[in-house]
Amino acid sequence: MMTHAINAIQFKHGVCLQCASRDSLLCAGLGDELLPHLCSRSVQKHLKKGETLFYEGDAANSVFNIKEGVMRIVRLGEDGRRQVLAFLGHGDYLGHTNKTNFTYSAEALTDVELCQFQRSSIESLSQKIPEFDKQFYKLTACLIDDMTDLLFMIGRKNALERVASFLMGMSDKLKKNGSNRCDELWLPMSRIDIADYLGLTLETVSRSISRLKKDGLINVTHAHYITINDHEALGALSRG
Amino acid sequence: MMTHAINAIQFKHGVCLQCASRDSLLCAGLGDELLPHLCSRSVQKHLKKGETLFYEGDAANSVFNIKEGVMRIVRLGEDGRRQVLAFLGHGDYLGHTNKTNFTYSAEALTDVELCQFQRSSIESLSQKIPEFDKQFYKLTACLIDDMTDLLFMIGRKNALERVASFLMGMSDKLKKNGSNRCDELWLPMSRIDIADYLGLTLETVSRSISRLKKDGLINVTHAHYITINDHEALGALSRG
DNA sequence: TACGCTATGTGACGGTTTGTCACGGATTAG
DNA sequence: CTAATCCGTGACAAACCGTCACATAGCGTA
Repeated sequence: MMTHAINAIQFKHGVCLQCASRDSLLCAGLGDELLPHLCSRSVQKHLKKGETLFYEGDAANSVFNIKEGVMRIVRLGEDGRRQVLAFLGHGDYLGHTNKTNFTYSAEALTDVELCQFQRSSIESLSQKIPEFDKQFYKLTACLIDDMTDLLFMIGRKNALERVASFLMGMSDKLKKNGSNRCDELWLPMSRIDIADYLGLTLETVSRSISRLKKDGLINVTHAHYITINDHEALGALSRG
Repeated sequence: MMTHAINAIQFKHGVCLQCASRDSLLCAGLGDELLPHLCSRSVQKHLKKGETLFYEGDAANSVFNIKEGVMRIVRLGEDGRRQVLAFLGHGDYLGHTNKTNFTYSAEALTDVELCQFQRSSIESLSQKIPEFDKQFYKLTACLIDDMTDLLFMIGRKNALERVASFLMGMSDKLKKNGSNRCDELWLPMSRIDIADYLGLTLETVSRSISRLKKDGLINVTHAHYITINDHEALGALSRG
């Protein structure tokens, strides 16, 4: 019985040691010897493309680390208005809220791998893992920084600038994750998703992309594959 | 020398014990016996109305607890576009970022009292104060919740709904702070500030307020003092 | 491979909602 | 008391985006 339990933890520990996200998320900065503390509190989850992790209104008892894949975070208005709050992927943290129920849903745009933690265990993990604090500070701070950018974008930029900002944001994310091909973008989300993220309609998004293509700032090899030709100019446009 | 230092801490501890924000912010949930750990790491700050706590671009080495007064958090675009990211007051937490420099400025709309902490000490405070985790989780979560609401508002609501949401938000804040007169609002910010918060112009804000008054949802006793007559209806309008 | 469905690009058009400009009155600060 | 700032409101327009429509491309499935 006892050995069984220990083996289980060791197995999970092995999973964590070899995890593609070993150096990001909550586990980053933890020495290998501390990793079991986190592992033993996590549940590995797998979502198929299109599946929903949780719905708006569900009890908010868990938080998640996204290891692989892309998720769409959505809030719906009573009359059907829809706002995509974020696209989250490798290295992102999801579910942090003070409310008892989620005010948004989380859906998989691709197959997704994630770690699930009980909220209660996260709230007190630093006591067992001293190094945890810093990483937790960083993750929440990144979230807040991203939302700050998005607020400024939606509040004060026009359609073309918003689309440019969106593309730059996708590029920045690649760079952050260490890619050296940060101008070759894969957009797993639909035009409607992009529109609802930027506070526009899909037609306006489509036209803005066409406009950027016509002006030579980007190439559209495929609706979901875009390359940035002029990183500088796109950045300048995105800043207004 | 030694006694001097101890007295200083004891004095500060006294300040913290009697603080109006003793039951909110980072100190909430801490027993009186743990309070000195926080106190010894904090610097009390006082700002006069109109003063700036920090500017966009300043080194982000501190975070702040706002004990009293109201602050305006602002991001400026290169061409002068302005987005107010938040109005913060009693019980709010300010300065949480992963960047090395602030991407917004913080200005006092009224006289303000706050506690300043070194970011580095916050990042590792749980190791000394176990109860700190939960409170920190809560503060960052509230921030994220508020920004989520604001995103939905700016992305998907029209002018009248935004102004209604803004007023409801001010009312909710009063309620959260335990006021039983949560329909009597004091708005220390100017119409331009409100406009830049909601992604509108001041004229549109002014007209929306007049419209709400005409429709009997609110009373405007003074430009900066508004009472909500029909809490239900205003809430419904704010939700779309 | 063929079929059907969904997603995307694009045109034309409209119009609603805001922004812009202007000015008088109110409020505040010094 | 005075100047400066803030606020409310009217008239106007017009930009910018949304709506509607349809053709095409892409994708999944059988």
